[in-house]
Amino acid sequence: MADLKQAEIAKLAGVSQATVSRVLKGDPQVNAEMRERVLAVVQQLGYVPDARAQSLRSQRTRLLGLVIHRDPDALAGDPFFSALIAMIVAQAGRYDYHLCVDTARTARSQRAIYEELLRTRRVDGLILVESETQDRRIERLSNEGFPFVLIGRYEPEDAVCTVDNDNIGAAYMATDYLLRTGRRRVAYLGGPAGLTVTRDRLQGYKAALEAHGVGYDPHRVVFADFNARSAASATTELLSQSPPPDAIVALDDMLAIAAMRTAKQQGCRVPDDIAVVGFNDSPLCEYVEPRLTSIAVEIPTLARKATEMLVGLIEGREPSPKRQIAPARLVKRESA
Amino acid sequence: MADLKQAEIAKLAGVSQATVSRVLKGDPQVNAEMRERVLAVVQQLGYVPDARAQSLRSQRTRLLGLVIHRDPDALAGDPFFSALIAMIVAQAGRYDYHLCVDTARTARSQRAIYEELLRTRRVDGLILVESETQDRRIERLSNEGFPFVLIGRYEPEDAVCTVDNDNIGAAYMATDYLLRTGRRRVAYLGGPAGLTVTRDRLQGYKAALEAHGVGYDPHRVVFADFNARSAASATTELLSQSPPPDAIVALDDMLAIAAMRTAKQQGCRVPDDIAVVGFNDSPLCEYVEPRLTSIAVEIPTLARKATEMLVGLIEGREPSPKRQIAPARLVKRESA
DNA sequence: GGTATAATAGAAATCGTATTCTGAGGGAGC
DNA sequence: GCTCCCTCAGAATACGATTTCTATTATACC
Repeated sequence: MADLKQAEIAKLAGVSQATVSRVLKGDPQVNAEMRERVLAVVQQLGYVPDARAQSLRSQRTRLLGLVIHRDPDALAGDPFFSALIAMIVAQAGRYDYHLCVDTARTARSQRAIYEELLRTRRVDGLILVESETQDRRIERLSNEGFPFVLIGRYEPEDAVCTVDNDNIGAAYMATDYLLRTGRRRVAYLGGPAGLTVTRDRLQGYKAALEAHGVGYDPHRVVFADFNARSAASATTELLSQSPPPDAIVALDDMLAIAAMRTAKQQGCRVPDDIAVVGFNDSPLCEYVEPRLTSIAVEIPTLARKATEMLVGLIEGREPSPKRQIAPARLVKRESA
Repeated sequence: MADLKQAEIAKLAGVSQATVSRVLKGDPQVNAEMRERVLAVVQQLGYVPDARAQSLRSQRTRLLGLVIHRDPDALAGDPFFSALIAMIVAQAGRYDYHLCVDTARTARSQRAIYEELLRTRRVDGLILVESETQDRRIERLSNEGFPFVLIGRYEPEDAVCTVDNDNIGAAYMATDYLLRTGRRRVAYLGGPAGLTVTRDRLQGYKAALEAHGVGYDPHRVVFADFNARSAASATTELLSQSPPPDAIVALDDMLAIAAMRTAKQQGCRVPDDIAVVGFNDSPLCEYVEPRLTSIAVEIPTLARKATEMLVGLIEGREPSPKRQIAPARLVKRESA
């Protein structure tokens, strides 16, 4: 019942162990009658091959590593990551891979967690999220030829395989939509100023203003940390201007919700007095009042492309465009 | 530079391969001088043992499996899971284990994903989340003696190892708080009726009603799926009663937020006309208007206990209490 | 001095599967 | 009738580490 090996199946079926292996691998070189005989025994005993032995022999673990470069505490509670993880798991499954998740907690990140996973051959390839723009370890991985894909942007652009949201395009889309619908004083509520995503979206925001011939006013741009208090004070700062903005493009849904909340507390009606657009199209958007208009960043697409690319790399295919972009899409609801 | 094995280290250090292995395992039976010599070579070449070979030989992968029994789509965007995953990863790391995450997506759950992970020996043990109360597969795992821990409750209670939130106590706490603060018509907004967590919290809710001498009214109990529409219609059902409830205990923060939104749309003020309490104390609570009062469930504790227990099982220690409970705590904000 | 006992390191077996190598048997072709 | 080729399955090896077994040397004790 437990602990079967091919050798035992072989004995019971009256064939050699090699034949059992061949049958299970679907080797066409094996006679139909033998195949039947082996499969019958396999079926009956519920034999399943040992993944550890397969890994050693084939030099493949069929395991992908997902390394999230953020403290567990900061990661906790962020709906973006559960979506990303869920989608990558689902995608990896399509190629018969499993997913090993790790976070670069400080203690071990010093010891190069990448190495721990890859050099030990524990995983076949890595997906890295939220790494910093210039990361020594990434160069290293790249030099050693390990298969890995970055989620997020990296420079120079063709140095490594990356999959990214179209952040510039997405912010352009949000801003453009607000301007088209008659808003004139559109503000930008960013995340921490150092993040690539904050800067990319700011760029899209500016581009849309310019395309509409609206002057860029640096006072309409503020930055906040990822917590409610910081978001509220940044929003207050925006609202205290005169004239106050009549629309806000926020870096993510959490910030957008915080902004709506602050605006309403200060007597502004959403969307009548001020329109708000978020990012991520998280489930949350449907739950708040008014329902939040948001830019959907297609996490499934992100996950699919990253997984596809990584599996390709592992199996020796050089991806044609090393940089893939997941499109964004405006989901109109009630807040704008 | 790449692809080293012990044999090569051995040759360079002028010792046998067995000695290299012994040095790396910290075997005290090896002479200090040899140790030095081997370690020097290892250090210099940056040798790291192959985890696949170790797995096969030692019959241990040092990998824990986390199986979440929910569709990827439903899981996506739920902040509870990113927190849980992050914490388990962190805990597993303390014991030198890695974490393999899987979801029981329908297609494969039929094919018994548990088996795919355990019978193939891909992981050393499993943590199962949100399994249903009576799960055939769990009995099976139990009978075959596989190491696994359930997050959530299971009956009979001493049949399998479980770690659970104190769901009964938590719901009691929420309901008791509402009754103490003068609410009389407290309703319960559950998740899917089949889930253990839905039923446990219902039990705590009833117990609190009874303790306060308030009659249990089945009309005040409704169930919803984990999406905004279902939550809204369940809430509407509650509000349409006469007299309508003056408080709602919701199964999680998302449902609570949906309930608040629906109530406000129908002209009820929160918390004046109706109080709302959620579960999970997700970051979200701070962002909504009014800020959501919620029961915090100590995810880190849950993760720590589950991991501890599972690693114990794997290493052959029978856990003394098979059922562990993580305490809950009421976080008062503005909604109740 | 001879035997018993450690201490230590090398040789060899092992984990379970995949694959190469080898050989047996059976047509096909001349 | 012989060779050649082809099909197919068993034997043997490899994957890279761990561990048992074995052999060597040194020490101790009588």
